[in-house]
Amino acid sequence: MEYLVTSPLSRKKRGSLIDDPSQLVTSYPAIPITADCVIFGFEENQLKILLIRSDLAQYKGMWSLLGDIVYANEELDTAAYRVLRQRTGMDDVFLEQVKTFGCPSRHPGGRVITVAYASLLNIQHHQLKITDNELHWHNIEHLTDMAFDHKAIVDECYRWLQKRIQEHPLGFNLLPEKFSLRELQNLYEAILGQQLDRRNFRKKFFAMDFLVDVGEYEHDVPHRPGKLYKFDFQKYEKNKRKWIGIDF
Amino acid sequence: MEYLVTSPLSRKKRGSLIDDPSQLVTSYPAIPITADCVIFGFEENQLKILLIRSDLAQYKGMWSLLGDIVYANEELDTAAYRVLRQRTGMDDVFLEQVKTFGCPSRHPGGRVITVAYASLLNIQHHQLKITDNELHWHNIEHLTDMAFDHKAIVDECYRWLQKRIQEHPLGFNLLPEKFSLRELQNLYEAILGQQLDRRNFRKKFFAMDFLVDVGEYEHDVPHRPGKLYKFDFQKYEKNKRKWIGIDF
DNA sequence: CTATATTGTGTAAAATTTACACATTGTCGG
DNA sequence: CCGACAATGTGTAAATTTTACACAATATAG
Repeated sequence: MEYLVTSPLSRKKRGSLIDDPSQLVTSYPAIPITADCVIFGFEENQLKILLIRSDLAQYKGMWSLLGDIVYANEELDTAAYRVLRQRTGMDDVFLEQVKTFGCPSRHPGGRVITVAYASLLNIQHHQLKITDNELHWHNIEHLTDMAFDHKAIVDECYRWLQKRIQEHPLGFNLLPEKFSLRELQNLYEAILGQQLDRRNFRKKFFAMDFLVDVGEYEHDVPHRPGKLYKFDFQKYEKNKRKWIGIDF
Repeated sequence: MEYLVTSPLSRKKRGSLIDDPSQLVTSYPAIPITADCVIFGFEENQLKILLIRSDLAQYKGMWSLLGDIVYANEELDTAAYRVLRQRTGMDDVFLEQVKTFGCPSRHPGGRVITVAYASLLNIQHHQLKITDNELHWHNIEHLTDMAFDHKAIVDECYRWLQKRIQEHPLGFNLLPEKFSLRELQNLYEAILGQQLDRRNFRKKFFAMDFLVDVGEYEHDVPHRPGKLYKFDFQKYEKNKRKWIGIDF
């Protein structure tokens, strides 16, 4: 079997057991790994992602995801979280692994594999550190000229978000603690890219029974102010099994 | 910013552009990457996965996923596909990346990151090469004593399959080309772990309109033989947009 | 105080999902 | 050959969910 000859994993006598696995592992070809974060935010009724200017001359002027190398003894999730914290100054941010991109030519400096993470945060709550490389929020609609394969990564994470938000109430991570139903609907419309019926939207979310009326109203709107709600995670956990998803 | 000091990605003058990215990449810590395959099959109305005995003395007697190192210039998908081909002798096998596992201590020989793939194949169509390390099909219910973090990987891929099979008609990859509706239902019941109503099941699949009656019947069953159908991929592609998923 | 904009609410029709029973057709055993 | 058995194949009524849709209430702006 070719496998047994060419693979370092099997460079051993057939049938025998390996006593020293570290010898094996050090013989493996190793590849640098990075964690790249697609950080979603929501502002002015638009879905945004946080980008920075690429610092490679080759990609001069192009936008890049926030990412960093995974340290030798660091968890993948930890590396992604570190990137987030460093750039946004925020803790307790929603973060989830989406997909790993490993095309050998994706990085011009040599092979680098990246594990893509998606993150959802409330733009109001964090302090942008725009001193470095023009860290900025970008509307997800008009992304172009991205460095590396970052456009493909963003696309993948955006599809992931569209799907994920219909199965779990993740959207609340993008909103302030207190929000009106209109804001919630705007969020869903922005993410899904479609208009939703207002009455049915409200009915659906009230039926899911994890919104609690905080007894306050919107301010500074040029019309009748709406009630404010917050997301009750405990209620959600309790009723979780009752619903599989949100359909629009 | 600590980031700028500690990260090799940023070990450069602030604001300047990097002309030679390969210098940068070679300075990164590198980690061996493997591709591990959770290969699903279906036989005797049970969902199975293909496992081999671990060849590490430390995991003596335990079962391990099929996997191999990712070569220096190899696509991740290609590496996974190579593992599949080598072990099953099959081409044209359904394969999809599921998740990357990167716990620093997951491999006793040192850090190895693995990209987990799920694969669906028709057990009848392939030739087991059981000469090596007792390659065998295992019922997914009774998995225990797995090497590394492979049990966690299997669990993740199993959940992935349960979800995925309700959104896309992947199940057909696990069946022979011609199958009865009873076999199809048995498959869904085995994967989802629940009983389904026979009449509603049939109704649902006929309504989706990608099954074609091949005009043949089952053989060697001790009762009235059922009609055989095949999955018409073209019909599926044509009507794809009409349905978002399969609900039970 | 009037015009305007948006909130808040209910219902009827349509579509989908569920629960459920019986005649048909083959095999098997005597 | 015949009866018992075991599964296939099929339709419908009830329940539930989804959709479409309109008007009164309440705040602001001028």
